[in-house]
Amino acid sequence: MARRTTDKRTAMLEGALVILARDGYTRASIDAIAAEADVSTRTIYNHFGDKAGLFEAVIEHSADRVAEAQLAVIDRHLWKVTDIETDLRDFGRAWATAIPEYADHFALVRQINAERGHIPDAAIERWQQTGPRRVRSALAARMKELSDRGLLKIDDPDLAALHFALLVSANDPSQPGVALADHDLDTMVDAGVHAFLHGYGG
Amino acid sequence: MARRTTDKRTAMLEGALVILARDGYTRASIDAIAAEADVSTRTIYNHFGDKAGLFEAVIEHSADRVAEAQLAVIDRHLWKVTDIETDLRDFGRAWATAIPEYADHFALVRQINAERGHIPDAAIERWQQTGPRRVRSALAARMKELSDRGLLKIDDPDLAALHFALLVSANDPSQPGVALADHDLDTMVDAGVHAFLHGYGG
DNA sequence: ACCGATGTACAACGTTCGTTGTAGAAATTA
DNA sequence: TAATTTCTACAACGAACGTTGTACATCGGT
Repeated sequence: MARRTTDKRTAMLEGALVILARDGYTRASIDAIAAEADVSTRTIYNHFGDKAGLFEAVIEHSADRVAEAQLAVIDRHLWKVTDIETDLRDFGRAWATAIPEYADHFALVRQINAERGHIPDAAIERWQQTGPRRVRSALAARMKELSDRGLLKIDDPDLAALHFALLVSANDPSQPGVALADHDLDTMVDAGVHAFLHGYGG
Repeated sequence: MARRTTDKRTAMLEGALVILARDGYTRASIDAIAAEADVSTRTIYNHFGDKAGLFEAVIEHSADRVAEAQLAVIDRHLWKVTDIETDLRDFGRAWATAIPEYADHFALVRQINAERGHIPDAAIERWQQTGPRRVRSALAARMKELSDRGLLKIDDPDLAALHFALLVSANDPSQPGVALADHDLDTMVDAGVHAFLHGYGG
């Protein structure tokens, strides 16, 4: 594949991500996406066939991108854990910081969750596999390690991974996708980690 | 207001909820909504002005409906708590059971979260106030009571309420809006309540 | 039984949008 | 430089949709 071809392709995928994340599948027009990507509409059709094909390609591309970043955060912070509380806090902060960093992606995820009934099952499955499921499995594996070493007490590692992710990014759901100030983010993560480790038992 | 008027109005609100929850704002056509509600399209415009007005009315109507149900669950289960673990489990099951019961509503919420940038702030604010915020406040107040009585140990009741709600309905996010079998739901709630009370500390 | 309000059927309008065909420009490769 | 692939500009289409006006039917209250 020539240099120009791949350049145009990523330009389309990234431009489409911006527009699709903001406007959703139905509202986003091919013209708007072409303008954002600085590309002719014809080129989009030549590359992706139709609008649905473009949507699916964008989903997979963005999911892969973000999954790699999250896997890197997992590897960097949970590779060598000594003090469970501080290390989990650091990991939680890195984890929660990455979310607003990929605001477009998570806006796209909200679009996917709204559009689910109108997206082919195969595409959903492909997305889950390259994105969320892969990340959650990796996190669960680390959780299991920590449990085996006696630093945590976990029955179901996959569920524990889900619980952790929920707790450390449990910001006010009235404003999803809005970045918190550093201080608020730290407070949220600290509270999440504390609840994860110690719960609210009296 | 005459009987016929209110009948037609609720028919429109409920029919619109079904279509909007399934198709989203842009994809849902007035014709489809009118057909679902067994009403002429003209009547919709006479009642709600335009499509946006209908959408906002549906949001508020559905949010109010579900909030009342959730408040009832809170009152019924957290009025008299003796054994914190069993009572929280019962409450969690009732809470999690109510969610698939109002599947349409929560599908609509997913649509709202996707459409947020295209909905007037005033409408979002109205929705948050009559729905989620009201429920979360009530739950937080109960949590604070339990904490004051020594049955829980809570610093931030509002955050604790959010954590509880997240944990007891933390089913596999790969299939949002899909009802779990009773057994799986119980397992999920039990694990959530356990994490809420005791955490995963080693 | 009558009257006013409310609902319906229908046609029409302007707009937006996905998609395709085509002819020519631009860049890549040989 | 020549050949081939890739991209662009542009026009055109058919379909779907929100919205409005209007004339007629229908129902609730008196």
